[in-house]
Amino acid sequence: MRKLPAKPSIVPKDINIDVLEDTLSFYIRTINIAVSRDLDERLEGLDVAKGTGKITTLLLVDDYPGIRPSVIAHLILKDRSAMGRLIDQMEDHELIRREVSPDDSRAQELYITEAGAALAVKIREIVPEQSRDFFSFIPKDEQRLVMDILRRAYRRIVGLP
Amino acid sequence: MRKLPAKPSIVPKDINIDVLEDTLSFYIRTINIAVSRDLDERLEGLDVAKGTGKITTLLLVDDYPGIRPSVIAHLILKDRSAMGRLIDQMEDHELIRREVSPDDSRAQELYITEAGAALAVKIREIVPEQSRDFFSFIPKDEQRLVMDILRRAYRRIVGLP
DNA sequence: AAAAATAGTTGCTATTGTCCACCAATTGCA
DNA sequence: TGCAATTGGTGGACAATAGCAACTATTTTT
Repeated sequence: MRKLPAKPSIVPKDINIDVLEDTLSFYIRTINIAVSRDLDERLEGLDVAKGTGKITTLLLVDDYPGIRPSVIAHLILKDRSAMGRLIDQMEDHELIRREVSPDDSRAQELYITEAGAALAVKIREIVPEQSRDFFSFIPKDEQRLVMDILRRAYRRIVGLP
Repeated sequence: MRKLPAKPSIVPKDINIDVLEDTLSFYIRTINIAVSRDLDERLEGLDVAKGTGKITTLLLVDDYPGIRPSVIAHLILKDRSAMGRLIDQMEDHELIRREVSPDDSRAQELYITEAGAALAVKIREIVPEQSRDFFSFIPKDEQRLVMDILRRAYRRIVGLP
């Protein structure tokens, strides 16, 4: 674990961050940094740490055998080249494997490996737990509330119904 | 503006993202990508685009003349070296300027320049507006609700009261 | 007076993101 | 049918960031 406020207080007690105080994007952007760091620590050594996308990819491939890279790319907001490199990595780690689609030989189909499936099991435990822990000081009902709203935001962004 | 769902639908209509569906950190991390991109576009050419921290730094230096780099670093979750480089940039752009603190000659004090102050004026307009626009499909009251909760999260993370 | 802590700088490495051009396959259309 | 446009994926180049660790200089502690 990383200690967040290491010292009693490095910050003047009364600081005010101007208009950012009422700017949702500021909080999203800043909390993102903290939560991502914390997550990375929990995933240390797990082949799926660092950067967004590997976790989602792993779970999607596990749930939807034969899913296309470009579908995942869209859901994790990456372009095709970034997605390709991400798959390279995961293939190197033998978490997933590519096949050329029989339907459309431009396209690929992704499949989980044994190692990948095993990792997915762990991930399904660790990741939600990390989120719960990290935000544990927020009451459960408020967490749910925020999540319901942000879920709608996410689905809208990626064009899910 | 970047078109988000360029096509009618690249994604199968019924996809489900497994446990991430109920994982707050997933939404924070993913929405962060989208909102940050969108913000970058709005700030294009403004010396303060790309990456977290410049905006907060500019506003804080404007509001708290003489503020220390390490105080800001703490508030934007960067380490001192990252903060230093960020100040380098902003100094190159002549947005702020450093002085050695008379009290403690290890430390620095940051001051806004004219250009910096002018930019701060623009920023105070653009940034909150971008956030409102980006999340405009979320009803105002819900936005406020999420913000109040995330504000508490942020303050807790950085150790503000 | 020596040791420990603090503020900031510098260098290095690894990783990412972005952009662009490219190839192959498929689809649309005339 | 046949050509043009679109789509899925690859690869290269480049810039930007983050994360470390080591280092200097200056307080602060004891």
